[in-house]
Amino acid sequence: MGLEDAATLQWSTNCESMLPCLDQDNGGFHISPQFTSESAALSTYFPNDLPYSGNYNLTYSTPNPASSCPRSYASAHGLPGSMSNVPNSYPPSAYLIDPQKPQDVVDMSTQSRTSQFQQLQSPYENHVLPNIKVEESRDYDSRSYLPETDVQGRYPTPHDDPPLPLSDLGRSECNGTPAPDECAVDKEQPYAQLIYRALLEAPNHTMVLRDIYDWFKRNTDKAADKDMKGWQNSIRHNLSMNGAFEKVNHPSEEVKKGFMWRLTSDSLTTGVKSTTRYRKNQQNKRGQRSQHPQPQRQASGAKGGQAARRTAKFRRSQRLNDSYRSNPYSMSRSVPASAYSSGYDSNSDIPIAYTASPCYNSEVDFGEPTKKDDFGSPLARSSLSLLSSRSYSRSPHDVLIPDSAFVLPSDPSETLFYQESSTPSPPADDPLTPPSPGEWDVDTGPPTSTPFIYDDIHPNYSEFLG
DNA sequence: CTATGTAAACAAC
DNA sequence: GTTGTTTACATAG
Repeated sequence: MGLEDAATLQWSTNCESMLPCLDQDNGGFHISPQFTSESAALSTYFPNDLPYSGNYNLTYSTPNPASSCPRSYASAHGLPGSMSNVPNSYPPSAYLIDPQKPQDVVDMSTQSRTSQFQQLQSPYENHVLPNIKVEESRDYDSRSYLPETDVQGRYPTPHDDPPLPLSDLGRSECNGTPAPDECAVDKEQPYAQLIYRALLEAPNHTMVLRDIYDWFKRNTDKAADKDMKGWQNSIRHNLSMNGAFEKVNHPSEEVKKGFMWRLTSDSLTTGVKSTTRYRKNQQNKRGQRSQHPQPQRQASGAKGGQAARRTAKFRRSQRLNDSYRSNPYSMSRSVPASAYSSGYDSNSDIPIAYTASPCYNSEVDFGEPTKKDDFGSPLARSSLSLLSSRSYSRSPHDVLIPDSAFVLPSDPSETLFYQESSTPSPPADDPLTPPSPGEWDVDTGPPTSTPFIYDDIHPNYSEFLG
C-alpha cells in the first residue's frame, strides 16, 4: 500500500488524534516524511536527559489544525480493496465505551489539542529503537504528563478535562462545546473506561500499574475505600482481561516493577470494550455452579500462576535476546497466557503459535449503537491493526513480526475468528480459557490458515517452558 | 442474560 | 508484598 495514500492518515492526522503519523510499508512501519521538528516537549518523559529527538533521531509535527473531523471510519483504514470497503463503518465514537452525551462534547479547536498531541506522542510509537538507557523502571515522571491541578489542588477527573480520546473526536465532530463538570459520572464509569482514560492521558498511552493506581486515587472515587485491595485487584483484572490494554516491556531492565500498560492501537480508534468478553463462553453461570467451588478456585489460581510462570520465562528469554540486541522493546507485544494455554499442543505442552489475547476481539462493545455485525466482523478491527504503529517486534532471528500476524491471516478476507460450533464447551469443572480469535481447538489443532507459527521465529521457545 | 465489580488462588519476582 | 493471570461468584439491570 502506498505510503502517501492520504486515506491512511487522514483520519488520525486531521483529527489531531494521538495516533502517530506512521504508515505501513509491508514489512514494517516507518516514520512518515511529513514529520517536522516540533516535539521538544516530549523530552519530559525521558529521564535520561535525552530529548526524544536525541533518543530516536525522530521528530514530530503537529497535525494540520485546519483539518476537519470526523473522517469516514472506513477510509481511515487506508487499506486497499476489501479493507476499505467495510460496509458498516462507524466513526470511532460508535465504539465508545459510553454513548455520547451532550455534555461530553469537547472543544476540539483549542490549542491544547495540539499540545496534547505533542505530549502524547512518544518514541514507543516508533520502531526505530536505538539503545535507550533508562535507569529506573519508573523514571518517567508520572506527574509530567498529568493535567495540572485545579485551584483546589485536585487533579481533574476525566470529565473535567477529557483527555482527548479519539473517540471523543468522532463524537464531538471537533466543534463541540466544552464539557461541563461531570464528576458524578465517575462513580458509574467502569474500571475499563477509567483505565482507558488514564492511559489516554499518559505519554504514548503507557503507564505502569503503580501510576494507574495513583491516577485512580486522584481522579476517581474507586480508591476512596480505604479497604484497599479490591479496587487494585479490579484494575489489574481489567488490565489483564481487557483487550484494549496491552503490556509492553518496560524500557529499563528493571522488570521487577512489572510491565508497562499501554492502550492498543485498536483501542485508540475504537475505544475500550467490555471486559466481560472473556466470559463469553463461560459455562458456570449462576445456577450451574459447580459443586466444588473451592477446587475450582484453586484450579483457576493454578492456571493463572502457570500463565504467570510462562510469561516470566518468556520475559527472561526476551531479556536475554534484548541484551544482545539492545532493544528494550523487542517484545513489545503482550503475551497473553492463554496464547500459550490454548495454543499448546495438548500432549507436548509446546506452544504451537502465538495467538491474540482472548480478549482482544469481541462482539461486546460499549455504547456501540448499531454494531450488528456478525461475529466475523473483525475485518475492520484487523485492518486497524495493520495501522498499528507499534505492532512490530523483532524475533531472535531478526524477522520483523507484525503484531497483527498473530491474528491476521495473510488474506485479510479470511475469517479470523474460529467459532467452531463443534468445539465442545469446557465442562464447568474444567476451567478453560474461551477460544480466542484466531485460535484453534486444542484437540483439533491449528486452523489451516494459521497466521503465524511461533517456532518459525523462535525455535527455542521450549526453553522457557515449564 | 449481560456487564460489572470483587474475591481469590497461584506463580513469579 | 507486588504484579499479572485466571476463574468464580455476586449483583444490577
